[in-house]
Amino acid sequence: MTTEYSGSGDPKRSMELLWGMQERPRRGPKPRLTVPQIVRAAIEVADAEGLAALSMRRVAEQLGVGAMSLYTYVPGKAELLDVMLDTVLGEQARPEEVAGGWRGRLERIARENWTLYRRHPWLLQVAAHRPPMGPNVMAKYEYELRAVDGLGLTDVEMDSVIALISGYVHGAARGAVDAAQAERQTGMSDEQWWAEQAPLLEKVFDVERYPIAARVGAAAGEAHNAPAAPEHAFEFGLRRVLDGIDVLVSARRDGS
Amino acid sequence: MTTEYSGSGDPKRSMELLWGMQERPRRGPKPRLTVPQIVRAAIEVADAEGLAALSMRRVAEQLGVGAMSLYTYVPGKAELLDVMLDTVLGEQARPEEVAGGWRGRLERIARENWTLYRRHPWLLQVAAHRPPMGPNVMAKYEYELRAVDGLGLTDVEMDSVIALISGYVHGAARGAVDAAQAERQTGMSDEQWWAEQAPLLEKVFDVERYPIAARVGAAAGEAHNAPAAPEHAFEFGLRRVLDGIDVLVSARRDGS
DNA sequence: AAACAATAACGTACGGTGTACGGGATTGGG
DNA sequence: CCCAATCCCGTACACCGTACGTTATTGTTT
Repeated sequence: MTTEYSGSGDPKRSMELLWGMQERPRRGPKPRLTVPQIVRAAIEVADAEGLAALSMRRVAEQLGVGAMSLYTYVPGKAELLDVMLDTVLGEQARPEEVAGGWRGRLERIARENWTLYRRHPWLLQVAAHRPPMGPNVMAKYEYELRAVDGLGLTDVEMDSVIALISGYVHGAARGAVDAAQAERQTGMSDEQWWAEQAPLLEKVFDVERYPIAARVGAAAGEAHNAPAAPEHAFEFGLRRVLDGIDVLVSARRDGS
Repeated sequence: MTTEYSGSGDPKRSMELLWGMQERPRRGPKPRLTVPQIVRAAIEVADAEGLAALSMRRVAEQLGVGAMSLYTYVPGKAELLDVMLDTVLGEQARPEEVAGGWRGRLERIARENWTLYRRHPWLLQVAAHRPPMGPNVMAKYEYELRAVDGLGLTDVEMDSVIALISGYVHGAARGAVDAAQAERQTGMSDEQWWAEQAPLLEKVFDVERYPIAARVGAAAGEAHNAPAAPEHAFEFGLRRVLDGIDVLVSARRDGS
């Protein structure tokens, strides 16, 4: 059980934080902390213990201050999450030259997003709609659009293709992260878990009623025990999605 | 801000609930409630007010009983969610005959899942890995596999294709639901929201630095204002994904 | 140097969460 | 009739985000 936040606190306050629009006050005691420090601590907590464990008290503890001190620097938890989001997007590499044309570029983008979700699983739980328009959110959007510019797609199609890739990676990463968290939380591998379920399942599972599920489930279950199973699933789906985009791009290239 | 649950409480207790393995007790006062009643009330609350608002106290209130009374029927909130999940899957139509071959069947599955997510947005927030093996979860898996059986795919490929479709629909639905919730919570349409952001954005947005984002963002923003924008995005992506699967199926049919 | 204004730090408190525990009310069986 | 079994649920605990108000610290002004 974890907590989710739809990002986006007060947009005005978030923007001020994201673009550093605060002049250093002239009077009063020296600040003991900085916003980036708090954001870094919060990201550490979320990475290590999940979004559910990310509380203001926990972040404050991490920094050795009282919980309420954080409110001196940050309007609230929602705005903190906005800045966390933009900050981790800043970690992504965005190389200008990638081999393999548009397909190579989209592949690269997908992989970069994949590793980002693996590194910061809590990203899967913060809503992506109307994101805080921080510098890194913008840079990311521009970079991804550049991958499909000049292919003969309409502007709306370009946006749709990017959304498709992002959506696919999001879904695939969610599967992988869910699997990893289930394993960590229960302390059981999938194999062990299914073995434990077997006696219960046998009581209710009717092989004649679910013949394909029985056959495929067994095969898939075995495949999922492989160490790199989520990566394989990701690669499989990515190939299909890119093939599908290829059909569109080729059509736009040949015909109108 | 909403709360997420990784489903899956104690699997043994969940299975007992899902398959009705409790013999009616002979002594004691007549139960005022039933498990299906509680589940229905919980689904109503989650549908109407979101997963964040789904609390045991809230469900109890809905039913006109004390909060702790629910624990007579259900071991805890996690198990309740397991049953909620299986229950809503039971609402899905699963017609045997669908026109259009495997592609028609997959399309149908995707649309059915899409409407399910739209009807019960909280489904997007409950983890899908190691789901409670209720009757409807099983029926759904069997049904979806049947759509791609006998196409020359390996068992693992069949599972991967189903996972790809499900993952895609999940991502697309998430986008649509996020958009709808943002609109409902803020009371502002996307258009109004962007209009409100404009003065802030102009201060920091450098058109020369983000030329493509400026152009495409404007076009996409306009398209997103259309009433059925999320459906269009869903249809666009679905076509690409199915095209990609087509490439695989055709290869398996011709070659090996 | 002293006084003042502004800022930082943070203790306390409120209403919310899931649920452990235990007591009171109700019912059927012996 | 009595008692065991069962339902109902009030109270309590440890968490959460954060409003509010007090105290400590600092730079500027007198």
